[in-house]
Amino acid sequence: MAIKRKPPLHYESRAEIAKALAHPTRLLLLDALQKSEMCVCDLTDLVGADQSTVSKHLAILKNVGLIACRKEGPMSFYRVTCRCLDGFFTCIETVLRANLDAQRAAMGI
Amino acid sequence: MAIKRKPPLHYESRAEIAKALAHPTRLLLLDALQKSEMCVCDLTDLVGADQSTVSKHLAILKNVGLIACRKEGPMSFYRVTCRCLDGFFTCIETVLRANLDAQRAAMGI
DNA sequence: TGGCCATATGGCAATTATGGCATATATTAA
DNA sequence: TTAATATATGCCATAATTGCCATATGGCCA
Repeated sequence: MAIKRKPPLHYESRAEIAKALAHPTRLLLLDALQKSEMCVCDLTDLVGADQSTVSKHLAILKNVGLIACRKEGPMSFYRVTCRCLDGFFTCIETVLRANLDAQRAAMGI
Repeated sequence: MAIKRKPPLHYESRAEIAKALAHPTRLLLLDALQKSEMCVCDLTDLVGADQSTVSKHLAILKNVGLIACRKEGPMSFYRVTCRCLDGFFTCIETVLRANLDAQRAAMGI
């Protein structure tokens, strides 16, 4: 049975944000930007990828509203816009730790 | 400049979990499973996709430790393993709401 | 204006994700 | 054992993501 249908719209928009979070480089960027506002050049050094690559990752984060941008002369300074990211990271950490514990338990340690 | 290098391992494993969360169908599944344990057949009806598709989404969530599975006869019952998902969903909702507000403000309402 | 710097964007190839069909596996009932 | 049900997996075509190069854009200074 089970008629085929699309998931409700609010799951789509939620998934858009989760997708933006689902890349190691973007997690690194968010981590850095949570500490302080930074320009693309410094972020490029930090990440160690092509400047255009970093610029695109920043655009992805900006498009879902996780970060914002301020221009100063020829430079762009990015910053995190929401104070709720810790809740997200904490949840991830909790799951990772639980996985490690489960792994240890399975090995009988 | 900017030497090319890979992101640190902990960002990789964090991203794995975020990736599992980054799909509307999987968000729907988690939402349902947060309310109560459910079997694949009921989840298939709920999602409205092929049973194999649902089974694969469940496998993705299980592989990163977000859900677990209990077999009873020929059926598999899945459940959420961590209590921290609300923190994640709340953060997403916060960002979505901020986006709406910003959109309204931009239109001068 | 011309040249230089910082950033953004277009295009492309390679990789990865997705979803359904067909099929395999496992459990239970007749 | 055979049949039926529930779930998982292999396969494949399509779509989305990623990263780099080349290039465009915009600001600043001589």
